Amino acid sequence: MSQMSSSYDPKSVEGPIFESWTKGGYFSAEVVEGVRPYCVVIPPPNVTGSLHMGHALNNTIQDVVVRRQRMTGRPTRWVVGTDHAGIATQNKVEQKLAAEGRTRHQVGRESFVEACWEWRREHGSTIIGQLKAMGCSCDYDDEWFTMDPSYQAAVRRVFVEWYQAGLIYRGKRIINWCPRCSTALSDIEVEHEDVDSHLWHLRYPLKSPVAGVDHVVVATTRPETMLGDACIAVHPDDERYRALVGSVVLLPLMGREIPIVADSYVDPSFGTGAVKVTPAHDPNDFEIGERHDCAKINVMNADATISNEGGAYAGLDRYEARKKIIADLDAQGLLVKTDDHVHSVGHCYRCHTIIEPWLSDQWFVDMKPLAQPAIEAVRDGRVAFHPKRWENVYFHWMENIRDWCISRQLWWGHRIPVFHCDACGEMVASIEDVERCPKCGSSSVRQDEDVLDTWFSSQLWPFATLGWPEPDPRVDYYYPTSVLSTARDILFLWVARMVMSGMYFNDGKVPFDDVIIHPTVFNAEGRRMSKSLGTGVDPLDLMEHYGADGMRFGLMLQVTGAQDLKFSEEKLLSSRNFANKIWNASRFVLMNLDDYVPGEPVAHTVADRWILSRLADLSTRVSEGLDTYEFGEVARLLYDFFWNEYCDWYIELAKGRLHEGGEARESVQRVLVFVLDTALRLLHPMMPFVTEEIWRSLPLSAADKAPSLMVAGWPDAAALAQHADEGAERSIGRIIEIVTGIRAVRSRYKLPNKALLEVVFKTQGDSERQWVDNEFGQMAALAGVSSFSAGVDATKPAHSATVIASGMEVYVPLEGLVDFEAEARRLTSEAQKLSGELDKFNRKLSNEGFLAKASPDIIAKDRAKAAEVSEALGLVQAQLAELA
RNA sequence: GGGCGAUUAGCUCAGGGGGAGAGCACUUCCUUGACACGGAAGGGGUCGCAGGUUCAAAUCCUGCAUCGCCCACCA
Repeated sequence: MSQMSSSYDPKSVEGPIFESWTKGGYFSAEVVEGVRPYCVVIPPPNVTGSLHMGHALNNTIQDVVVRRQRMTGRPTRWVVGTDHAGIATQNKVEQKLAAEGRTRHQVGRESFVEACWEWRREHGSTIIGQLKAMGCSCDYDDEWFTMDPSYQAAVRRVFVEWYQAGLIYRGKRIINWCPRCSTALSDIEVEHEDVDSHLWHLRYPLKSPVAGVDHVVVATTRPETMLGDACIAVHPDDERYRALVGSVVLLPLMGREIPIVADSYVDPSFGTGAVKVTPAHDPNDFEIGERHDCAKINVMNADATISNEGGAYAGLDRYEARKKIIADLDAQGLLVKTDDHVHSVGHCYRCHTIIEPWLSDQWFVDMKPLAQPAIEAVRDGRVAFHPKRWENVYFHWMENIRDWCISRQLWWGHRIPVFHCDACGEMVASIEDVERCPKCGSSSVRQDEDVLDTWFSSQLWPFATLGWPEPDPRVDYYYPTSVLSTARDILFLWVARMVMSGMYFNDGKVPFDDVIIHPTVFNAEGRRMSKSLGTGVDPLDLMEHYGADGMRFGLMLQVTGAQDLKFSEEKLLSSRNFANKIWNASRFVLMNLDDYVPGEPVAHTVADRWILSRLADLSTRVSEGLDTYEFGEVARLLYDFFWNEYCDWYIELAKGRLHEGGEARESVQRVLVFVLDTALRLLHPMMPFVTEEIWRSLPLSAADKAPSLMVAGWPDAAALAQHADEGAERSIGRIIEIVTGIRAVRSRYKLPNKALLEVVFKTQGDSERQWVDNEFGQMAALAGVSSFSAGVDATKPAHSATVIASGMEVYVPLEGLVDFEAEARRLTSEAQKLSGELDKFNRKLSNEGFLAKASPDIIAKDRAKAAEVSEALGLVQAQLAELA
């Protein structure tokens, strides 16, 4: 705290503090033999990305757990880096070229890839800088990129091993094709959306009538695919069509003869019960086509225009072709009807273009054998999801897993390490580039043109970033990593695949013990935050307004077990104010330490015992809350303790003892410093900057000191537990009740703040009188009380208001200012409230079922409460009688 | 078609079988030597609806409604 300004200024603090962390080398960890490390790998943001709210939330969560673990003294490492993001990056670079009026095909593959690297060099570290601004304590000296040479080696190793194990194969299949990105996509990269469309009923004439029937009507949502129809399918048991099976239909517009086949896939209740089958353009039709040995006629080009197989429609865009085909069929009287129909249409997750199911040669991973051990790992708890319910989502997907299409027709990415021999047709997967065919020796060998799905490389992140497959001691030391925190939308794309590949390549060891699925951040209207829709909030702006700590703490306050988070900026405002509160409370403590000598805190007063007891409780609950990833709960605990207990009560009462000097001053200084020190440690993971800045100014004994709060010790809850003190908590609770009651009188009767009060306690026994004498005196100033007396036989002074707290009457003389009617009204409403409560208790306590079945301690508690309420009611009624 | 989540104060949300909570907003008072990004005192809720279990339900169970997600090869 170099300057003692009365408000915390994040901008002047964050830069220098971060720099000092970097200089101190606290972000890196050393291998310490025999000590289990803590390791987290960051979900690598896309190189094309800049920080959005999801990142802000996710990386705050990771930094909180990482900083906490680092403070416990474990070697702690947070691996950072970026993802090459195949499609996203390629799109960016293509856009750049387009602005210059060029296409990637014009510049060629080699130059295009070079342009991608160039793009990464220019923009790739933007997001890393933003993580630093947030205060994230990643190991920035060891930054990874999924296209690093060593990472490429890992990818090739994985591909080749899986290929050789028969888990990777090539096949001609219906895949999801994005005509704009011009690449295949995996099933989970397709986003389905309901679209208002039509179900067109088309009449297909029979070549020759059968049993008086001369046509069959089919229903379709994609009429343009009819150009590639290979047969008509009906259900074998469908009486309507039984006679037609085996006969031939003349495909309209194309004039092709196609058969009617029977296949049990067909649902007789849908549409007309007759399905046009287009094996090259629909996965189900593909299967039917296989069963009936039909031709697979591909009527579409890669850009979704109609191919040369499409006769007169060749060259038309798919939707123009649709219109024209409908019109032409209508003109020929073959359009029977057009029904409105809502159906689900797949869109590209990168560019939102409608995808086309398309027949092409692609590479696949056989997932079932990989999924089985990964299911078991979650089943038996080796990998635990938080919240637990996500396990079911994981199981459902894993148990129904389908093969993964991993080839992409892009240029930016890991090129598939398979070499084709043009001479003999041999195909070989190899870690090293292949110059000559190992089979025939020919040199006419070329590498496969396709690159791998970006997620193929991302799935290796937890071990490729530790140096695998090279023999690297870090793999043995840091793998498995400790926790993975991520958004739910990449549970399948990334998390599940990391478990599968991680186990496969690390002797069955899972890649992480815990998975945190954090809530998705939505805006105030409950809409997804999106830059393009302008519905987002920029974390950089938020840090500008609230400081990095304010943003972080404000986010932590909002993290609960829910699956959505409607972002509330007010929480950030509270958090900024909280940082300021911490700053000023600390400033107050430091201002009163000029004569301070560090030393152990010793509780001298009940207040000391109380705050230490509360601190012990806080410490336990914060550690437990972080262990179970209950960030919202932890943030609230810290906020309540620091503001409502330490500031509002302990510091306020400390003021008197500080002024008193001598031993009183020394003892309260010790406790003030000790509690502040511990609280700052507990707060540090969530608010690293402000806590570090203050902590460095604290005069601590050599044993407690460290070069940085980042590497200072995490409070030991077990050691602090010795301060637990129920008696002190009860006692201070009572005092708070009394002080608050007296303040309420002051407020109600508009007594000037400066008016010092002389109050009288009517106690119920000598021990209570003694308690008032001993304890209340220390806190009298908080109520503006200058003097007080207490006694069993105390009498109420004339013109005084009465406070009833904890079964005691406290009389506050008002010098004739009492508005008796107001006081009577107040007492009347108080009496009503109390008698209502009393009724409830009495009903409960006279219920035989309750007395027979409720646990004894509940009954005892309720009896005590009832007695208390009854007593208070009696006192209030006595007051009322007096006023009447 | 399956599954999941949400429904509590004006707003954002905690809580979770035994006297309804926080932050913000609101009302009144207070620039007192830590802090007006502050202090003090207040007002405000039949905890979505209907059943059920229980001595006791905002809390557990069942159904329903509304909103939102996810999965699924209904042409």
